[in-house]
Amino acid sequence: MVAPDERFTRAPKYYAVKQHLLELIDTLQPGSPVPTERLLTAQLATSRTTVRQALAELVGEGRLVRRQGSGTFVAEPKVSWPLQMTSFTEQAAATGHAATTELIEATREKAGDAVAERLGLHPGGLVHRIERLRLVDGTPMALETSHLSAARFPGLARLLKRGDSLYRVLRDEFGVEPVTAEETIETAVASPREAEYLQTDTGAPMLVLSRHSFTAAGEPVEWVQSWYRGDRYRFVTRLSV
Amino acid sequence: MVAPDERFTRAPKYYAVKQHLLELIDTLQPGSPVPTERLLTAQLATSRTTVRQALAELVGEGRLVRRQGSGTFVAEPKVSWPLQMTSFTEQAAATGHAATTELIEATREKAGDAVAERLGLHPGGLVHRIERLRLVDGTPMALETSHLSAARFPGLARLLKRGDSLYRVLRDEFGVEPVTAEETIETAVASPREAEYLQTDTGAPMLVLSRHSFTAAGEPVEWVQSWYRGDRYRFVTRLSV
DNA sequence: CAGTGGTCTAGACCACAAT
DNA sequence: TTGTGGTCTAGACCACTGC
Repeated sequence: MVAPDERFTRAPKYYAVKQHLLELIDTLQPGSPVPTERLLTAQLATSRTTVRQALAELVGEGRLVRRQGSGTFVAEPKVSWPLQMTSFTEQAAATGHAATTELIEATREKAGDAVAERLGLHPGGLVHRIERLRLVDGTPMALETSHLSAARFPGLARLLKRGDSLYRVLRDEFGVEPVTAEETIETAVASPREAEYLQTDTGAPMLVLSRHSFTAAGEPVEWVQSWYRGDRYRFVTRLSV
Repeated sequence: MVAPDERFTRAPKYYAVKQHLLELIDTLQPGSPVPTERLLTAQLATSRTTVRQALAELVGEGRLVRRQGSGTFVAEPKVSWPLQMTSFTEQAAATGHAATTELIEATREKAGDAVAERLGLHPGGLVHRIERLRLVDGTPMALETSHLSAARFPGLARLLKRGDSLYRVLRDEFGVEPVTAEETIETAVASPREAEYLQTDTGAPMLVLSRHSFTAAGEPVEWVQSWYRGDRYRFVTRLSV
């Protein structure tokens, strides 16, 4: 059989399913289960594919979480994260949370053209590539990849081995302090690798924050890209004229 | 028949299709067509559903655009949009673009609890609710919903009828100038209504910018939520210590 | 009109969690 | 073992585009 297509209906059927679920979610507490996919299929007289399309959007919006083998549940509300020049560790502490960092990889490699330009290096110059997982209260928050000039910060990788704050190492060991930055924020989609580190699904919507930071003298220090789960975090910033 | 499941393959099949398409996209110019869904299905020995899952992610990432009845094409690169206190009109002019605004709706209504609190009103106080479509060089960029106190800005709706800049009306008619703002940025999913105004698809990833602006005296002026297509725009901001 | 993407169905097998 | 979500298939009809 095929879609009923009620002739003058504009909204696709999965959207009606989604609205039905939104009403249900509003009556439930975070953590409560919603009906199983097969039950919704029967209740709403549709196919499982259609139900899953509606569920997928609600998961993407951070309204539901799926747990394979277990069920689908109402999600916790989003968490706000400030955009400031202060370090990750200080930011978390300021809001009363315990920040930790796991070093995933610290290597030296040849800079691609884009990275070389951002760091003011010749194409092919060596850079540190540092990949870290940021956790708040033990749950993964962001996956960060930093690039810094290898010539300017010799031995940096070794100094970071114990999960020290990058900004602290830069200040204490190299006397460098980034004071301004240009940030770009965009949406993206989680790859399997990112999804695994952040405990979410391939294809989940992400917020990608790219920071290009500079010293007071205007010298580029770092170029870092941080991937946040878009269903769990939102960014907050202050503007003035 | 069912998925082959090559036993030790971790990545889902649609992800391999996606990678295949990414390589193809890198060899093509924006605007070039990619193979049709049915052709990809045959070429990659899979089902159309699987091909469409891969295409959907690439569309969400802003790498491809679909045109019903026509085909699927390589997308234009994303456009950067600065986060500043200047008005939309000035921002566009500064980057050499022609900004226009369509007034969709301007009504007075009772404020919900959240809006009343943000504007410093008693619950149920009257507010202007102004919905506008922002266009740059004729293409829709953002769908904006502004809330302002009706008591403080009498007759505002009438003054905006000709598409004047809201900030100009506030300054010239009421002597009010917002100088600071708190902004939050998050991801969301387009509803059919938003999708129609922004000429995209229901379910497309969006960037939602909420701005809460204040006068120099710290009085709240406006609370506005702007929906941008996440596949087409990214936000840029400057930070300093 | 033929061909494109858009939606939906019914059903299969898989991986994982709870019992 | 049972039931959950995860992935995939094959095929249907629809809406729209362009010849």
